[in-house]
Amino acid sequence: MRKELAKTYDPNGLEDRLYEKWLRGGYFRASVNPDRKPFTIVMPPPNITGQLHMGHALDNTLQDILTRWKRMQGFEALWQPGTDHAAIATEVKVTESLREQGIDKEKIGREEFLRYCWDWRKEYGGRIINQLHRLGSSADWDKERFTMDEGCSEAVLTVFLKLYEKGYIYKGSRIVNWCPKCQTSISDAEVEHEDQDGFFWYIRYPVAGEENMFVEVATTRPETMLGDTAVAVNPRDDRFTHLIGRTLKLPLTDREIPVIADEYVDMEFGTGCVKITPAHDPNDFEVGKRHSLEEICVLNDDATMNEKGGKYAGLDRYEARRRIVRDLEDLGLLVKVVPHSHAVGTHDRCGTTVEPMVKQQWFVRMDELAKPAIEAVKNGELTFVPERYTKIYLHWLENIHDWCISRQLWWGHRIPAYYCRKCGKMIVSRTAPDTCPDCGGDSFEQDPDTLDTWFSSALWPFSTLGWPEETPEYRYFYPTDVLVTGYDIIFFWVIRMVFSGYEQTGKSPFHHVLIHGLVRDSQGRKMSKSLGNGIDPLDVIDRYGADALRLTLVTGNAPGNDMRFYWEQVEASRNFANKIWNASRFIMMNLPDGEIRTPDPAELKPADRWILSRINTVVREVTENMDRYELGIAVQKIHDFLWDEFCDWYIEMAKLTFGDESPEGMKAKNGTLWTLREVLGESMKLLHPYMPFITEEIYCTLNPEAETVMTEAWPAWSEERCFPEDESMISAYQELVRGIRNIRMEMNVPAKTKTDLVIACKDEGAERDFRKLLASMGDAGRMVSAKKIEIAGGRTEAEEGSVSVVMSRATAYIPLSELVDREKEIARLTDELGKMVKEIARAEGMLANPKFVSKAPAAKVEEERAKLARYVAMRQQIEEQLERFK
RNA sequence: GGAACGUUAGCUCAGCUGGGAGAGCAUUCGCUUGACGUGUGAAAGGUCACAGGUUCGAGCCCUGUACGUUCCACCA
Repeated sequence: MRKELAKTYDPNGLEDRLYEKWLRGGYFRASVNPDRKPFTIVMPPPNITGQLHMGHALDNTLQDILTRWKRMQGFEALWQPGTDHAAIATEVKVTESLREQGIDKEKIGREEFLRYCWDWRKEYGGRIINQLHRLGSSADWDKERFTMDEGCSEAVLTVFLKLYEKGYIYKGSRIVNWCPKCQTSISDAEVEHEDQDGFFWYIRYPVAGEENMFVEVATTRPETMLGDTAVAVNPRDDRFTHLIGRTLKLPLTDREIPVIADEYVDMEFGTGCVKITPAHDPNDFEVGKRHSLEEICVLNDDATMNEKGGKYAGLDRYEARRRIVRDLEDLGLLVKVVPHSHAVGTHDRCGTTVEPMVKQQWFVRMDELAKPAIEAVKNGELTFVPERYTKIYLHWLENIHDWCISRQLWWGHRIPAYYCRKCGKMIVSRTAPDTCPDCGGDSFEQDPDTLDTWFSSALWPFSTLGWPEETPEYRYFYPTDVLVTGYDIIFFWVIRMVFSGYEQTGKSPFHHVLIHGLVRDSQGRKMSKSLGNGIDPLDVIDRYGADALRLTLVTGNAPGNDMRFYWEQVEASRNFANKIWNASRFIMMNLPDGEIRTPDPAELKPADRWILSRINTVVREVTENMDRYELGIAVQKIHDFLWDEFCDWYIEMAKLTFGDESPEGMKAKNGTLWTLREVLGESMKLLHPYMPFITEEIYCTLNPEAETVMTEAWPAWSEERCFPEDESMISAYQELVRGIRNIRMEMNVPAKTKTDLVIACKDEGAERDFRKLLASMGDAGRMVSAKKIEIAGGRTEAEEGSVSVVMSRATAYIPLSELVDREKEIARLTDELGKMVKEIARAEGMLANPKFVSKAPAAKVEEERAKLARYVAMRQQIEEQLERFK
């Protein structure tokens, strides 16, 4: 029994049911299969704290499209999913939730706190995965991983030990970015620079042993002066050479500091004298190293002044600043205050102004590791789509600093370093050592720090496949094919995966990186919690369906570009879904219960062959564009084909034959029904990666024997489905229909008024084609509101009292004398003639240009010649029409 | 201070290796034509930011300018 589609398209009733079906059917699963080529994408692991937002929706839609497409192309397609432990985000969330319960993190201690974190993960970690289900994501959920699961942790440990042994990981006292709110160090990538309005304070430092002799420095951060250990001038600056080597009295303290010479000082800027605070400024830190200056840290971890701050101890950094400025003023040492805008580093998670501080931290030495990652894009092993992102990638890598990987957090992979409680010796090892090789002590304490979240995500493409074990999955699916992600995490993630991949596996972890932009609100603003302008993808799905959301996210968007979100566009997408739903319903209504005989192409009607020929081209275009990751163009092609050509033309043409019950008509009808079903089925396959739910429902209803469209073969272009003659015949028909509709509109002919129509053909070929065409059309007059269509060769008496439509191969007459307004007709025809004359002039001009004829490609020249001939013919016909009215 | 991207119809954006400017939405005028008014037929709307250059030919390539967006950057 034939199945039927529901009367109305209701995505909600559909999508959950079909997703369940897919899960049950196990279609998302991929496994090692020597008979197929693998295709692999690793999902950027969403944070366990995360809620699905538009960025995820876009990112995962793109991955799902590629995965579904490759699966249909016969690849063993693995989309490897998982979640990220999101060190800071989770720690902050759990801490907050504990605080709400009146529990203090510090009091319960590390072990207990971690138990809460794991509980939290158990409770909420799956939430975002369930939300991804609603999008239709065809990831292999059985393989879901977590950055802190056993295997991934093993990978982290292995990598850490390897890098340490190679000397690429070291512990050192260096200046790092410190977040006073989160109380942890962060990497350079996590610092956002924003311009802030501040001041330049000009301060005098008295020269020791002199009355009224000062050095004037300018600073944006007066409070750090308590940690000054020198003032630097440029050695070539004549103004100050006499001061080099002298000693200054550091105001507000009892310390004395030297004047040193260093090239770093810009003579043109400020006063030409720079206060040097090695413990609180990255540049000063370098200067301090060069001159062996003391590093005096004057801040506590929460950015209050410490005991080195003297009377300012305990004050917040900004309060200390105010007091210090006031005190300097009282001492007469403040020269002036000038407004000054400068870049301030803030923590990208909490927005707190970052404090550069000298700390004992763990670092990854980057110079050697960066090399293969740079080489990879230069030799083409790794490519970015769009290509412009290679530049950004390279620029960052070529200027990379060592990566601070230690975090003063509890939630994360703990650093495998142990300290002897007796002598303090540090031992880096997989497990706690038994005895200290130096002192024989047997008690050790593990380093309290954990690793940057990105340390584990850097290993994601191979750790999820079982590495460091040489698992069959790792051997088969690695390296992965394409990584899909937003440009905002190239530095955090993509780069670190690439150098980790080369270092650990000797290969780039993926061949291509497909970069997408941000989904912004309708005014082009970033969607953010604070602005409250975010749109919840789940809300969109509830209202319009996942298919509509997915289509919206890929339509009209080029790789790497930002896009704006409009509800109107979702509506348009839903309308498209509704359109194909109804078209399918109509087709199925007309399909017979029994078999449809597969017709020979020769017995098909021109319209049937035309649409087969057209979809054949669309198949090629869609595939080509998908090969280039131009998903927006690809889906546009399918959309336009289905709506304009298939629904608005082909189905309408098909209807013309449905009424014909003659034996011949029945035979033609079989061919048309077969074609309708064939083309609809192929279209659903093409559209499936983009709109998986509706295409599944339609396809399976259309082909009751099919289990799912997911595993059907991707359509292939075929030489046998090229019918250029039918294409040109149908475009002549379209020219006729459009022409008649236009003129009826222009002449205000009511739709109900049926007229006769005479087509006067220009030559025998045209006459033959039109006869053949109309003979195949059944009720051919329907689309042009004609009672009767007559085909004439050459001139016809129908001209009398007619309005005419001049086409390239014929002129059509509507013999309705009451329509004819002589003046109006002359005006209209004159207008047409003018257009034609212009076109002819253009073509003639080009062809008269010897350089064009000699230099342009022959095909192009030929094309212009053909056009010219056509225009000349049309001009002649129009002139003939005009004659009639003279 | 560098760099990238953008500037195309009223709005939002496509436009592949250069060969007669497109879509969606909005607008105007028609249509209960056997699936769809979430539809259908038609119309109007663009010196492709500006100025040069290359070319037989430029929205597309090159140079510069203006405006906008974003990224990077240790001028205290």
